[in-house]
Amino acid sequence: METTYNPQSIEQNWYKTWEDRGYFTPQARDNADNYCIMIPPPNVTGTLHMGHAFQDTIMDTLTRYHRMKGDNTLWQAGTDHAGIATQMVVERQLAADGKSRHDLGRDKFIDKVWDWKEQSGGAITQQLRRMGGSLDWEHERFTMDEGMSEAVHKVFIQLYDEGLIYRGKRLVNWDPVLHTAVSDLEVISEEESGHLWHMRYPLTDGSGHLVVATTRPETMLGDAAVAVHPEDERFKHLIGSTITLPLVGREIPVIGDDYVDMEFGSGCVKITPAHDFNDYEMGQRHALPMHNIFTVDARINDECPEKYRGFDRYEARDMIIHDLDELELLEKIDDHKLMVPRGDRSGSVVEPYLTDQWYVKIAPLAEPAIDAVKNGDIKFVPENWNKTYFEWMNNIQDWCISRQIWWGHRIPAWYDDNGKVYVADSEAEVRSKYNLADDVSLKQDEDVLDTWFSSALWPFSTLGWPENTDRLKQFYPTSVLVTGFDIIFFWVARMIMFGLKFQGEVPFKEIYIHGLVRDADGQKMSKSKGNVLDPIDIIDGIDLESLVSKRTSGLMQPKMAKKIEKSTRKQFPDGIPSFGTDALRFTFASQATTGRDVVLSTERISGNRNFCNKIWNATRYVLMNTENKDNGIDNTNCEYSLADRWIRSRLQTVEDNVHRHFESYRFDLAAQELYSFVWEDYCDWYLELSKPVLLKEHFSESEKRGTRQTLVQVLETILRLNHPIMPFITEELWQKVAPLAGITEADMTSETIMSQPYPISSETQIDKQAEEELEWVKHFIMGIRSIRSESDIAPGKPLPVILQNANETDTKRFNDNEAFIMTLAKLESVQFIHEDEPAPESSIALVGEMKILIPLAGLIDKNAELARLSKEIGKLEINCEKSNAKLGNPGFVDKAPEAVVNKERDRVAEMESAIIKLKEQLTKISAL
RNA sequence: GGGUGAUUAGCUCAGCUGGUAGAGCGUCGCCCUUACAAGGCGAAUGUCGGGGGUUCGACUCCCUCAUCACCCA
Repeated sequence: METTYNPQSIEQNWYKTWEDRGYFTPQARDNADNYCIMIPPPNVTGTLHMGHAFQDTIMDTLTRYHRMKGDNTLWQAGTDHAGIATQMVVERQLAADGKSRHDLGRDKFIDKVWDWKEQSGGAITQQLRRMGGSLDWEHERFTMDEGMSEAVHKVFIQLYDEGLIYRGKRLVNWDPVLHTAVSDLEVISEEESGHLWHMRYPLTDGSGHLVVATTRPETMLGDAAVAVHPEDERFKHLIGSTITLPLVGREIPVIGDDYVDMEFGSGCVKITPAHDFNDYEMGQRHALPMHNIFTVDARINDECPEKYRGFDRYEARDMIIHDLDELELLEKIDDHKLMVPRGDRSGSVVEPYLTDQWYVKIAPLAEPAIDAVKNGDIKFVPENWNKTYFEWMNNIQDWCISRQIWWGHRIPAWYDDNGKVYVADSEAEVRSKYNLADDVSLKQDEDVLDTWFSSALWPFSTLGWPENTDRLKQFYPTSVLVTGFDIIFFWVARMIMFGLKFQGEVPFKEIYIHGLVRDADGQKMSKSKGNVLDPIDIIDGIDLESLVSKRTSGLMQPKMAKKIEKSTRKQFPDGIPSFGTDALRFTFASQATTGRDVVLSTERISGNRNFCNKIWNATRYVLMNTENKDNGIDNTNCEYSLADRWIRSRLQTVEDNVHRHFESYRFDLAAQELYSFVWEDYCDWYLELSKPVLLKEHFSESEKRGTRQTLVQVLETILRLNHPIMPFITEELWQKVAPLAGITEADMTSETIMSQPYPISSETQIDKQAEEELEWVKHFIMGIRSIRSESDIAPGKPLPVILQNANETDTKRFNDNEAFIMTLAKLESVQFIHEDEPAPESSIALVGEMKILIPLAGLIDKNAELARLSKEIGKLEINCEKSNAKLGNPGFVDKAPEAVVNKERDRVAEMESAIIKLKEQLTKISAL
């Protein structure tokens, strides 16, 4: 074996082996539980980001854990067609050749998208493999593949037939760049600086004017009314009169509506029902006409005064402001912060726009979905997220599912020449379903469905629905959904609604919500901020120049490049070294707390890479001592030392704890448990304790055998325990260790650690006495190490030691464990003396009542020792005082549980005894 | 404006149903001791955001204030 761990040389080979041998396919054991996780389908043409990597680590850890536990385990693989995002990419490619999708036409364009999918679609699944994800690739699905399309049609048609899908003319969020409606959730509103324009609207009767304030003056072309608060003393007498709209000449009413905020602006609001959601509502209430003023590009349309036609909304704004000013109708302009809605894909300002769209009537679907969480059929982990869920579900709006793009599931609806709509699977189906003659001309709806519509079916469509497949029967409902809180609304809620509707059962029993990955400064990672990290670059490493060019290429705002370059050079002056997948995964696991943020730093990953190296080298040590030796794997003729019994006993506790933590999704606690057990208990203590047994001649062959067996068996168990989090290194090492630990059957399960049983604790291995005794040994050793270090005695120098006031137990424990203590504390000699026997001037450590004395003679500075003692006494006295004060409080003694009071008393007794001994020592030494 | 969450060691975070505060990284000593310098041994560090309350006892429960973050309008 190499002396240092090198992830590069092991990871990819193992993955290939696993996949080639079909280990990711669910086992078909009878009597076993089924366990299934659906991967949240990533964008097929996208690449893996840190959020994916984090989420995939969690899913793979759960998957591997359950697979090892013996469940029939499926992690369903698949990708999403990401309608708008993918179409945009391909359109951008076309634009580079000076073409638009319309130049190609729908069919040719879609072919192009499929080409692009073929070309780039493998990237993300390859990256998932690099992460070690044990997904069932043999059954990989894509939201646009045939079966999935069938599922989408079936759902659409059924919902339509039941009246739960309808077509309506409504105000939608319109993306004027993409020429499509987008859902509320795809619109990001952020505060931006703008202005508040105060405009004078003259009353038709010439009696004066009203001042209206607006952030979007160009919409005045579509005004249908001016509203005031009905209680507003300033204006209420004007309700019912009319205004002549400047520049347009239209006469519009002044209406009263208590929606108007009297305090805001001038107290008068212009109402544009066709271009504002609130105004739309008000328009409905007052039966106002809708004046649409825009084209699909958000240019002024032909309904408006000729002067402005064809101009962009912002050009028109300037013109209108200018013209109003000329007419002295502009009262004032204030600076104003306002929320600007932008499409999350195009970044353009979204317009409320009146169009025909398809909607899902959501209320009847939402109700059972709310109940499912209320009654516990679905549990959020952490539980608090159900509040967010309820909050949204109780205020849910109908879902606009049509998109005016080409890439996606085309809506299975046809229109006749009169615009009457028919919904069925195909044109032929339409004709037979609706008894239409062959000569009725039909035209299919041009729109496609929101990508989330097909994603909402993911938990059952991937399993073969609408066919009633064995897989569907076996794995639906799935076990857990692992996802980020940012898509509870987009996806989670919709899966629940559609799952309940079409399967009659919840799609998953638990929803584990994880945090969002942030950079080392706690900033959200984004391409535009230039702080993204590619998980693969952390695994393989990347030099600074490549990282800089990666971060600064293809930016939406090229001017950011300089800033990004600077901060990147500062943060990663030497680039990023290769840490390997296992270290990255372990880091993610240890960061998977109940919090909302996961702050990632390379220091932390580096620490966990070191942890891998630790396991690697511990294995080297074990192999050096057990290869080609009789390790007692047949369990005969083994004698176990205290250390053997201790580490085995500790192992049982660790096994229980890790199970508990995995079951409760506390990957951080599981990782910590494993980390400290491996590093502290096994490596720092147990391996050191094994050395005297293996190296010293006076230990019998059966004692050596017992230790060799323990070394290798505990290590083998450690590897299995860690495998769900760190699949590669554990497999690599397990292959070497397992045969020595007695795992030799030539059956399938011995070929890979993946299908070995996950360790379970055994009552018979728990040995509380051994744990207690080893604690004593550790205290003994640590006492001496501490003196050594604080007195600047070289670690290698053997020390003579005197033990005073040892009781029977102390004496026996020392005698039984002499070899451990002599070796680990590096002692030269040990001498027992009675309490009243004279001892040379010494430095002192206490183990219970027993004093460990190290003679000062030439080794230890008297003053240093005095300082050390005073410090120690001072600490004890403070604590002792606190405890005494507690015991002096009658309320405490009377009311606290007896065990707590006794514990406090014991503590005081112990501290007082220690203080007395240390003070004696202090006077003794200072007298010298 | 409504909702959710956070505030604990220099940094990033744990701390379960209330009983003397923990980890990783970093810092400071001493050591290349025969698995590992990506290491060993030892050490330091916190009026647990402020204020109030409940309790014998509060990081933990309740109220309130402050600051920050996110979501929704």
